[in-house]
Amino acid sequence: MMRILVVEDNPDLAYGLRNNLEIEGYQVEVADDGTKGLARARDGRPDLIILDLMLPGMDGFRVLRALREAGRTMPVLILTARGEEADKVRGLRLGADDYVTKPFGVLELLARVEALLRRAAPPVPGGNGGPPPERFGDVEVIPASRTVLRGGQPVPLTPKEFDLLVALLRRRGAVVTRLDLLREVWGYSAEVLSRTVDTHVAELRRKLETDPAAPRHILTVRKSGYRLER
Amino acid sequence: MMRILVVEDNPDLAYGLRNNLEIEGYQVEVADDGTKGLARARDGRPDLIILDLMLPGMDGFRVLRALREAGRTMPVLILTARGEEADKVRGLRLGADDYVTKPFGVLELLARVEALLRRAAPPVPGGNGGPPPERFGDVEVIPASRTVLRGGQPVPLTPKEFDLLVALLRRRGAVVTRLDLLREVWGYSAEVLSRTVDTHVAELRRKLETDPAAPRHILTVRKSGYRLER
DNA sequence: GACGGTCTGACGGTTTGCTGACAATCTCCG
DNA sequence: CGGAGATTGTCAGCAAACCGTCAGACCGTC
Repeated sequence: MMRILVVEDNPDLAYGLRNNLEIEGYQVEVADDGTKGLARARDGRPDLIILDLMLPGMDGFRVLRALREAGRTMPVLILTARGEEADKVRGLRLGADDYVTKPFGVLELLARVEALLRRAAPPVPGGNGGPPPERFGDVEVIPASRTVLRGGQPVPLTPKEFDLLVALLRRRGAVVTRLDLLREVWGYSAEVLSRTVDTHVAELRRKLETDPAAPRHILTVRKSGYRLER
Repeated sequence: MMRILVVEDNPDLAYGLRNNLEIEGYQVEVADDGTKGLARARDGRPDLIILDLMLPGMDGFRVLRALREAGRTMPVLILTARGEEADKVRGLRLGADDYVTKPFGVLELLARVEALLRRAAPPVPGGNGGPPPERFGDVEVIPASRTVLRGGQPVPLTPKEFDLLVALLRRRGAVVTRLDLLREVWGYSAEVLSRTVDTHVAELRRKLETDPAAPRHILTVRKSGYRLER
C-alpha cells in the first residue's frame, strides 16, 4: 500500500486530504509543521509527499531543500496559494515534482498524486531524480514534473504539447520528420493527410515563441519536418 | 555489412537501386515479384527491405502482412506511386517503417535507408550520430539539420538547392553530369530537358559564392557538367 | 451539459520549382 | 581575327507544392 505524508498546518484542509486519500486506498500520515514534516519524511520514507509551502516555523521551501539534500528522491507535490507564481517556480527548482494551486479540486489533486506515483514506479539505481532541465531561449523544460517555464513563469501545456516538445528537444538541432514525431508522440504509424502535427506545433509556437509568425526556436524545415534550436 | 532486399518488378528501377545501394556499401539482393520477395525476406533475413507496393502476383501489401505475421521485424521501406495517398497509409498501418513516393531521387531514398538502419541499430554510446559536417571554402554543410553556414552565418537554401548541393558534395572534385544530378536529385525518370539544373546551380552560386560570375567552388565543366572544389 | 483536449479537412497565402525565350560566353575553324 | 554554332547563364511568369490557420466534430471527464 502506498504511503503518503501530508505536511499541512490547516487542520480542516489536512483532515479533508487525509479523508480523500484514505478513501482512495492510500495510507496517510499528517504533520502540522515543517520540522515535524521533515523528520517524518526522512525517517518514514513515504512514497509521496504533499507539501504546503506556507507553514509555521520551517516553511515548505526549507523542508524541500533539506529533504533533497538528505538524498530523499520521492515525489513531492507542493501546495501554493493562488497568484504566488514565484513560489511555484521556486518550489519546482528546488526539486518539487508538481504543484497544485489553492483552492484546488480534490479530484485534480488525486489525479496528480496518482500520476506522480505511477511515474515514480521504476526506481533508478544510480539515479539522482530524473533528467536535468533543458533550456532553449527563455524556455526551461523540466521533464521530471512535466513543467515548462518561460521567463521563469509556468506555461500550461497540454499533454500532447508537452510530449511533442520533448520529442523535438531530444533531437535538438536536427530535423525531425512528421512521421518520426507521429511515431514518438502519437505512437502509431499512420501518416496523416491531415494537419495534426502542424496544429500542435502551431500551438507550441503560440505559447513559447515571442513572435509565433516568425519563430526563432521551433523552426520549419520545408519538405522535411521541424527542428528545434536554442 | 548491411544486407538489403529490393522487391521491385521494374528492371530498370531495380538495377538503378542495386547500383546505388552497392556503391554505398550495402549488399543487395533483388526479387522481381512478391512471392519471391517474401521467400527471400523470410529465409535470408535481410537487414532492411525496400518494397514496391505495385507488384505482379502477390502485391506489396500481402508481402508485408505475411512478413509481419511470420514475426519478421526488420525495417521495411515502401515505394508508392504519386497520389496514392491511401496506399501510403495502408502500408504504414501494415507495419511499414517509412515510404518514398515515386518518382524519387536516389539521394532521398539513400538518406531514408540510412535513417532506418541507424534507428534499428543499437545506439553507440560514444557516437555523435550522423555524418559530420562537410566544408568547402567558408561554407559548412550540416546534413542532420539540413543547414548551410557561410562564414558561420546560416544561409537559407530551398529543399532542391540543398539536395543539389549534397549531390555535388558527394562527389567533390569529380565532374557530375546533369543527367547524374537529375537522377540523384530529381528522380529516376529524368525527363527534364530544360535549364532546370543550371537554374538551381546559379542560385547556389548566388548564395554561396563570393563572386557568382566567377565561381571558385561550384565550377562549370563545359560539355560535361559541374564540379565542386574546396 | 459544459468543458478542455485532440484530430480532421478545407482554405488560402506563400514559397518553390519548372520552363522557355533570350543573352552571354566559349570553342572551333575558316 | 572573326563568326557560326554550341553551350551555359539569366530571368520572369506560371503552376504546383507546401505549410499555417481555423472552425468544427469528436470524445472523455467533470
